[in-house]
Amino acid sequence: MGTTQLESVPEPKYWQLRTALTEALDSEFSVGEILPNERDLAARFGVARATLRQALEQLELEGRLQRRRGVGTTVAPPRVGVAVGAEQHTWPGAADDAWLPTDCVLAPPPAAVADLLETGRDEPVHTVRRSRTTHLQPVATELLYVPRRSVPALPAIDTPSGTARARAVLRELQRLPLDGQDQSVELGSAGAEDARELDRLPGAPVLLVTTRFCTAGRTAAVSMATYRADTCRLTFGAFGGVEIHHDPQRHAS
Amino acid sequence: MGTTQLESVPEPKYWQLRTALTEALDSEFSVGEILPNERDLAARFGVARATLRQALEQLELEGRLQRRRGVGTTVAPPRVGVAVGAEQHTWPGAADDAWLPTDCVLAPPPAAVADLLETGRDEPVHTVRRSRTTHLQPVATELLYVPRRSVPALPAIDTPSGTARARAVLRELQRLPLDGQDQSVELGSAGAEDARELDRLPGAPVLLVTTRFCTAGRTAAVSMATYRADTCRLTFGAFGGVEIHHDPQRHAS
DNA sequence: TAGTGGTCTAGACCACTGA
DNA sequence: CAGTGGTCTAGACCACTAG
Repeated sequence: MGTTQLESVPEPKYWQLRTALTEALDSEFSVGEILPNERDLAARFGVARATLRQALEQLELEGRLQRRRGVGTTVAPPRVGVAVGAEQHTWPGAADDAWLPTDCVLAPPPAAVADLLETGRDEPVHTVRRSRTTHLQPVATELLYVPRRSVPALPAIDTPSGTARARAVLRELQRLPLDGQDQSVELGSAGAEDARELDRLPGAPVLLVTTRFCTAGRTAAVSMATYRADTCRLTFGAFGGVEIHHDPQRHAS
Repeated sequence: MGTTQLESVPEPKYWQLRTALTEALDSEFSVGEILPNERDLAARFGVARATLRQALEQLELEGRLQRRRGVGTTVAPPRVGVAVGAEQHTWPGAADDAWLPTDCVLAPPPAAVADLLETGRDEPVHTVRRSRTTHLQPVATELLYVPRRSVPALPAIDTPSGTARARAVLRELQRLPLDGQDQSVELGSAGAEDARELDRLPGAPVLLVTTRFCTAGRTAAVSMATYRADTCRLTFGAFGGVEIHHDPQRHAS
């Protein structure tokens, strides 16, 4: 026949379910609406609850659904675009940036960061914690590692830890010339701490953004930011706030 | 006591498992090594296979493990850095780029792309398919949408579809001045088609990179690329080939 | 053909939310 | 408190790979 060839390897049920639900979401539901509960949905589709959940997990990963324990499953709004790499590079903590510093300690960074900073593996560096929210929702947490040499004016241990010290480190950073920056993005999963701050469960998928700030040919600071993968679309360049509405799952059929 | 407070909400088993396995991977296994099979591992840890699999899925997501049906579970090499956004923007198809054009058709793009291109929703555009490999492994597939106005010299339908036409479109693109580009990255899941090309199962996590190429204030082309999230670290700027070895799961304990 | 990971089931219990 | 999603189990069968 002219139709598609007989599937010798039929698609798994959870995948068919995902497709069916995607179409239902596109046509019959609007943002914020509450779906029937998992047990009902499973019964309606004639599958086990675990199978249905596999499909829901996919859709949550794709940012189509939002599930909250004790509440229910709702249709998620389109992902928000969050700017992570501008055409014009700036130091973290610049006047207009979207981050809120919450804490700062002086401690040895992870080995990988120490290598990037070219500091000794046990050498303590300023570690600034920041968080970022959009539309009242937490979208990212960050650890910013600043070696002592980048902020020489800062007294070593006199300033108390905490928000005040975080601000002081960021303020000192602005004095340095910024030669350039480079970034990398990869998929990770939220640890217990980040998960709590991002209002997710441990293991939730996150986008890990590593930024290296360079001055005078050396790495002056390293930022490791953790963005909620379900709700965020990271933008680089002028894209900025532009809304794109495309299905993050391509070639559905 | 001075220790951590009693966990009124103990961590889930799969999470403890993940931690235990992570440590084992760090200390007792080397890249490429084969792990015991799932049934044995589950028995060894005294959990159901499904629970163990939940932990393995996490680790695969984080790029620590590689699982292949009929073969087994092996320790994955560190993620490869793939450059997706250079400091100096270039058109796709530039002499040195990492992509291999495979096909080209003239067809109406998805609505979202049509909006970006400012073409009518039913207006056909050149749609170039390309794929990208690193170290002999497929890492990404791409659909590049080029409106007719961007490559006016190209005969509309005379050139046959296929690789030759793809190359012709790319060649014509180079003639345009490139004013700038912007990109966005988000998490998605591989459709059946992409999954096959990327050698993954349907639903596998992918990083969706949307690039808009601008010339004369308009969008001259749009690229939608799908990268394997398990094996890739996307790099922007000079990071390029630099290897970073950090745990994509932060704050483990 | 033996052994692997992938899918699916039917059930249980738990943690959390909100009325 | 009832109802939700989150975790976990013990089992079955399937699809795939390699010897």
